[in-house]
Amino acid sequence: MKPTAAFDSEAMIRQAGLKSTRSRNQVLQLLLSQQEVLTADEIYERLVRQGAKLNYSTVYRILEMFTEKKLTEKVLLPNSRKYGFLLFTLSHTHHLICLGCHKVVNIDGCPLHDFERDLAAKTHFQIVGHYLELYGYCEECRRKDSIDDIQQATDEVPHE
Amino acid sequence: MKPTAAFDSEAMIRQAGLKSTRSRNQVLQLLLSQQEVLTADEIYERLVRQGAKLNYSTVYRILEMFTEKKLTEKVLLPNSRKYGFLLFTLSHTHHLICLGCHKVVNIDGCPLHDFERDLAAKTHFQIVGHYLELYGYCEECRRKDSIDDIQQATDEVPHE
DNA sequence: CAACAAATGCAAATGACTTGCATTTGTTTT
DNA sequence: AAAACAAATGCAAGTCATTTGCATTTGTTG
Repeated sequence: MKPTAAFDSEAMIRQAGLKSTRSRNQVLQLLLSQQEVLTADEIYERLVRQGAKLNYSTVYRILEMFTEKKLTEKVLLPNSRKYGFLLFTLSHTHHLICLGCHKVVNIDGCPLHDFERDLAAKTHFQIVGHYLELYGYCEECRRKDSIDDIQQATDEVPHE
Repeated sequence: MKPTAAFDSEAMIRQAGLKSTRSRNQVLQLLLSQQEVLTADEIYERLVRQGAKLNYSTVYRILEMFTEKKLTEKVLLPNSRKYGFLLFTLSHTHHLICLGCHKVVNIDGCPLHDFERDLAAKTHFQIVGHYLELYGYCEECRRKDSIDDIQQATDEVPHE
C-alpha cells in the first residue's frame, strides 16, 4: 500500500483537474511534508537531493499551474525579488513568516478590513487590493540564535 | 539664480553626506518634481528624454545610494518583480499606490500596530517587521478608465 | 590647482524566471 | 491493452531587471 502522502497528493492533483504525473506528485508531496514557504529552487534542490529526476523549468511550470489551480499560493519574499510557494490550504490569508526557518503561521481574517474602508472614504480611491506579509522569528529560532544574529537579520526586513 | 528645485536637491544630497554630482541632482530633481513612485528605468527614460546624458547603471547606483542614505525609499511593485523608488519624505509610512498613474498617497500611522502586538503574544513570535502596500485607483484614473479596464487590472493584484 | 577618492560609463555577468520546440507520458478511446 | 492525442517535460536559449569589474572622469580637499 502506498504511503499516505503519495495517495493524498495524487487525489489532490486530480481533484484540481490536472494530470497526475511523477514530477507533480513529488513537488506536491514535498510541500505537503513541510509547513513552510519554499522557493522554486529550494524545491528543485531538495527533490534532486532526494534522487528525483526533473528539470528546473518543470518545477516552475508545475508551481505556476498549482498556483493557477489553487493548490499552492505564491508570495513575494522580503528583499529578494524571489517568490515563495506554499500550500493553498495554509494560505488565502496573510502570513507570519519566520525568517529563521521559513515556517508559516496563518493569520485568521484580515486586519485591514475596516481600515481599508475608512481609507477609501478618505482618499476617494477605489482600493482593489493590498500586499501584506509579516516577518519575525518563531520561538524555536529565537532560542537557537543569539540576539546579535536576530538584530542583524532585522535589517533585511522592509520598512517598519 | 538657480531654480529652487536645483538648489534643494544639491542641499539635500550634501546633507546626506554625498558628493553633489550632475546625475545625482538630475535624479533627485525628477523625484522631487513628481509625487509618484518611479522605477529605475522610468527614471532613466525620463531623464534621457529631457536630454540628460547618463547611464543605466548609474541610475541604479544612485538610487541604491539614495536609499541607503534615506533620501529615497524602495518599494516592491505588485506582481512585477520590479522596484519603485520614491522620496523618503513621502515615505516611512505605508502607501496607497494608484495602479493607473502611480501616484502615491501616504498613510499616516501604521494600521497594524496593535494587531502586531496581539499577534506576537498569541504566536510567541518576535515580530520584526512587515510589508504592507495598498493598491487601488485614484479618483481621476477611475474617471478616465472604463470599468472593464479597472476590472482587468484588479486581477494583477496580490491576494486579498 | 594638484591629488585622490568617489562616481560614472561601458560591456559583460547575474539571478530568477520564461519560452520554443522536440520528445515523452498520462489519459482516453477503441 | 494498444492506439491516439493532448498535455507535460527536457533542454537550450532567451528575457528582464538589476549588478559588477574595470578603466576613465569628476567632485572635493589639502
